[in-house]
Amino acid sequence: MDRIGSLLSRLDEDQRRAVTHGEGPLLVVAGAGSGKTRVLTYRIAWLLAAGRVRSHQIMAVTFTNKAAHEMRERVEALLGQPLCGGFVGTFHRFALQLLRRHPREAGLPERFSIADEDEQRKLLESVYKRLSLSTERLPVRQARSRISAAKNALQAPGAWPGIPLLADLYAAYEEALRAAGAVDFDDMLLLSVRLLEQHEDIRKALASRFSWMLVDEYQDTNAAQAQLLWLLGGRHPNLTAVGDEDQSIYRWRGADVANILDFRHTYPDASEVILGRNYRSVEPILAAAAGGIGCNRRRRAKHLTSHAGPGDLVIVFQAADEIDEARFVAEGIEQARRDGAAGIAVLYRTNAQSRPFEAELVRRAVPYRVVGGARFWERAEVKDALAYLRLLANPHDALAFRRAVGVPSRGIGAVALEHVEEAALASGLSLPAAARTLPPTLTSRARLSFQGFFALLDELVLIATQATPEKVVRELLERSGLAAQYVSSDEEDRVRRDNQDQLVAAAAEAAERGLDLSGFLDEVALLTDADARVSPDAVQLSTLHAAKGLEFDTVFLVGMDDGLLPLRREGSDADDEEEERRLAYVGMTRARRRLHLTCARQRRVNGQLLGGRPSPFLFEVPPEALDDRSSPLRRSPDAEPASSRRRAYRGRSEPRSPLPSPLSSGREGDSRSSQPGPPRPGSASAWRPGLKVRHPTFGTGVVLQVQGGGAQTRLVVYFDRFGRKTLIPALANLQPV
DNA sequence: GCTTGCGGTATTTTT
DNA sequence: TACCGCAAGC
Repeated sequence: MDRIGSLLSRLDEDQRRAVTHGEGPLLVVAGAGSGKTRVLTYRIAWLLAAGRVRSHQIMAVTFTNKAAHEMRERVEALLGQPLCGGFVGTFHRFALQLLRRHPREAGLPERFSIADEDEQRKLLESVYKRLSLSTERLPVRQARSRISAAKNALQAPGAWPGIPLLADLYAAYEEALRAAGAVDFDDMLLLSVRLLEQHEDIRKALASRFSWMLVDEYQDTNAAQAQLLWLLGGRHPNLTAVGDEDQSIYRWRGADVANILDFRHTYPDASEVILGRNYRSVEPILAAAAGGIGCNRRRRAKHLTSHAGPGDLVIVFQAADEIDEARFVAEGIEQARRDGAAGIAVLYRTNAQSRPFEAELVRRAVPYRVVGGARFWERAEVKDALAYLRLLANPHDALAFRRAVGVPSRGIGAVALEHVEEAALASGLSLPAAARTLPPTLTSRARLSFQGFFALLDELVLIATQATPEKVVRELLERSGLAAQYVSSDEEDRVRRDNQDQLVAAAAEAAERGLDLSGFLDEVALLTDADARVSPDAVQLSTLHAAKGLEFDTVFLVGMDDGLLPLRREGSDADDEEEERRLAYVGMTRARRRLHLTCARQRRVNGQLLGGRPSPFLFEVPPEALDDRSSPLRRSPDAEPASSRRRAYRGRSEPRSPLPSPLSSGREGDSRSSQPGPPRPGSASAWRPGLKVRHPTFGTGVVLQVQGGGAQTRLVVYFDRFGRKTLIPALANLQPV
């Protein structure tokens, strides 16, 4: 009882209410910095300590492996003992375990592999070819994400409303995927749902086993995940869902805010606790964040009160360009380091934005870490080796076979593989099995190559049965010739060798934890870069997405340019804009003590010059929370006077509706209408991709690209009726619409 | 049949 | 700016 008492004494009133909730569904709406993780971990600890629940009954689900590890650690620390039985992990891990346990019932082979995104694309490409479809109507990438979205929404190929092309693609892709002996990422959830729907015995067994479910980041659940929970818990589940619709940033991956907004509709007897005290950010930061997110409409009207005390204003800075921005940020970082800030982060919308900051930090010898930059598990040399491993674990893995057989190059090319493919189709064998039969259509050279390859594989299989995983990987690298590919002393090869060594180490480490080969591979497939450990004194460079759930003393939210932070591409709609605003909100609320918001007057994005207008989100921040540091000294020569820029921030926000309520919907209109008048010919910054324009001859169109700057600016415009044209706005009479 | 070089195109976010 | 696909040489 002492333990319980001391647990509860560390909580505020609302937190305590959530933690000590009894049976039945509970929704905890946890605003940023309100102690969400604390509630979740304390609740688990409380349920166990109070003797209400046994640990093997608990299923705690998070979105990242890292969050899962943390949760487990924290609960164990609270309890003072390890958490046994039960499940703590991601949705995908849960689903994969389920499928591994019941492959036949899920309609899968005993051993199946997991296709990554690359492989999905390759598979789709082959499907395109087989159906003799052109990628012009639908690029492969798009098709992939449409299919992914369908799966996350639990739609079967046949159920596709009225788009035969996609439905065919989807169906053929499924066929190819299964023929390759693989499932993709989305299948884990989809097939698990189907499995539970079709096998009542399995569903019942699971449901009674995991009778206490806790879900973190509930706002990011998609239809498949929600359905999974529903199947396990039924109408009156002991389900604790914790989330915040304001931090829902995975719509593009199928996440549906409706899951959290309509929670009480799904579970009518659900209790609801709103955690409204923010313990993280000082007042101006919270005010800035609240001002922005208040403009969203799809949310509960709620507000966070600051319990972190007063603090410095939010610093705003408009740089001349991205180099200048990086310089400003680096100076700020050095200052923060001198001040002893615990945790500094630079957050941006897209990965590509990290470069200038890296360059500047390298120059100043400031240690930093890029999250999600060069992803270890996506490196070619790592994937090559993994392909071999996959073949050892699953000899019928067609995708791994395709990859492995070609590296290092053995004289087996597209043609030879095509012959094998035909043989496989004719015989019903898997691709690797068909290759083993050495189809007569192969040239004798190819035949020899295949023989050599399979001899190698057999050797390795033999080793795998007797040696440690570490040894297997090492032998594999040596005997296959993968290691020999990178022997030179240049940096590139050195890095690749290094990565291969790291893979050996990873295998050894997995073995220590008792994982076998296929367990290791599963883990690798589920692993992401976000799971890497954080070194505390290094500055963290990260996308906004990857920063969710973290906090830092000092945060630089950079690239707040119109079109970049509300990232706008063709087809972006109002819901997308709201999601972008949530991203900005997530970024701002990562900061404990100091927040900096920066934008640039011009910016090179992919070698192209972009934009020039500050993000509309900057104008949504209450001016009294801001401290504009844009210095006249830093301005490029053609910049407007500082005073007018200052007015741009302060003045622009004045005509805002005084209503603080989310109902003041004039907002979007506001940000649009606050655009400056027609772009002047020659002012590069006024033109940006996505801008709708009218030309006296070509009619209306949309700007695709902005090239060059000043009077040399050229625009690539796509006209509705005339297609793609390159124009010089200084000469062409082009008007924004 | 494989490697090399060129030109065109494209990038949001990730379990 | 970086990658990929495609075409021509070996």
